[in-house]
Amino acid sequence: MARAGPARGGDGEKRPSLVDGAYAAMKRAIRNSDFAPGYQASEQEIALRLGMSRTPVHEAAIRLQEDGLVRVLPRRGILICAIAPEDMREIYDVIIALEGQAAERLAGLPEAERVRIGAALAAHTEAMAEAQARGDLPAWGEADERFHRTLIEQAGNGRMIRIMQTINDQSHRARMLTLRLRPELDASVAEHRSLVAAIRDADPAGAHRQARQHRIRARDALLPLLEHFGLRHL
Amino acid sequence: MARAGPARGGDGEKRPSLVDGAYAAMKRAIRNSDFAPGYQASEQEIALRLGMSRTPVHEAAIRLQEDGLVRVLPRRGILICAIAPEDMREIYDVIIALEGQAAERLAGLPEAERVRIGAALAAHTEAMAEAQARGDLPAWGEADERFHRTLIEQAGNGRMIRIMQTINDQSHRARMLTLRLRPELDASVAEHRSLVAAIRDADPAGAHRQARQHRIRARDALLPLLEHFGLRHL
DNA sequence: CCATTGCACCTTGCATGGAAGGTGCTATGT
DNA sequence: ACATAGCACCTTCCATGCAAGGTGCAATGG
Repeated sequence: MARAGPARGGDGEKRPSLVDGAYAAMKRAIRNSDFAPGYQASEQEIALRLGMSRTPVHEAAIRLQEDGLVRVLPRRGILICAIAPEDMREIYDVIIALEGQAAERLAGLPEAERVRIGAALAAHTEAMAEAQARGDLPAWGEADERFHRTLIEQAGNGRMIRIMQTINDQSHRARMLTLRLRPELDASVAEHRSLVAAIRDADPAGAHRQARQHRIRARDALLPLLEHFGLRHL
Repeated sequence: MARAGPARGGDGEKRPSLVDGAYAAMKRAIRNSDFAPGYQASEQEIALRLGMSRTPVHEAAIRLQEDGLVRVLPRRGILICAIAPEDMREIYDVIIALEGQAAERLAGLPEAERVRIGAALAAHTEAMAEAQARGDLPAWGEADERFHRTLIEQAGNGRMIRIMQTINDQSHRARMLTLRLRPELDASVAEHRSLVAAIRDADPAGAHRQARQHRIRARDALLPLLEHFGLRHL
């Protein structure tokens, strides 16, 4: 009765298909800017590069379009989407709303959960502080990303996780670029600590407010920079 | 230089493709429960019914899967997704967060905009009151839907609009079912009026709070009903 | 020199066929 | 009677072919 091969978790088992491979490869290429925004690729060319036929590439392109990463122009090809400051405003507003909600929910959990999650969040925050002390910007960015990912994932709302994943994919390139020109790293660490404290103290309203304020400040610091530097499309 | 044919708005022009047709038809069928949740359809069968080949149906199914309406089971077919109470909780939490944000933004607009939007929202609210007086539940539901759609659309965040559209599609069937068993219709009208007042008064914090409270109350009234009636999957 | 028109090429949309994987029935052995 | 193995059928996955639509260049006329 035992099924051959390693046991896979739950019913999320999924065998690799060419479509999945094409989707992952194209997504990665967009994240790394191997496909720069504005670049217009042909499905044939991508299929050739990935060693498969046009069909799985086409289907992956549909998924990427649904994710807002590309636009499939009929009879013309796949256009890699650019991000404008206006898009960043939209994205931040969604983040502000959802992370506020997630933080509030976390602060309303039973104590054992709050302690466990608070510890994880605090660890990521301290990693940020250390990276900052070393002047290691990439490490700071990764720890920050882990903090916010944990915040959302632990709230236990699959739809929220999915939405945040999507807009993170959309704004990843922009974040990489802007990481370099943000002078407000210590403010982030302090705000993270306040947020963790509110969660640990079972203060939902406070956690909600802290999470929102953190993201609102980041938005208000970042958007003027984008405008000022004239980054019309990233 | 004038382009032949009727002018189409912006660059959103799109000619009808079989894929779009299949997508719309399948979505409609799911909304009307022509495809009941749990039903497992074959692409071949749907293609036959729609008078096209399997390819466009398959690609439409990918889009529907991305929308969370179906699951494409490899080598087995298309499964129409059901909605469980847990899903409704997730959906409500997203709505609470996003509508709160949208209402806050609306209340921060210049006066002319606030007046215009407030009038539209008030009109929908009064339509609800009238429908309720007539005992016309479907009309009440439609006016309520228009109210909330206006709230989101006028906030001018395309991503937010898209997210709300997606989860509205997911929960449409559930709303139709539960419309009948909610005793709290007048509370909704009163809360809508308070929210409109806050927007008109340029009170962002108040609008945020009113919008959240409205949805929180609805959630807390609805979820126990779902559990109690044992509606495990809608 | 500039505008316009025709054309060659390139691209995707969609149909279809072969191949591989999954399901449930049936026959078989204990 | 029950468990198991084999098998026939059904399903999607992917490759490929054909046709239609779009783009840019080149030739032509003013």
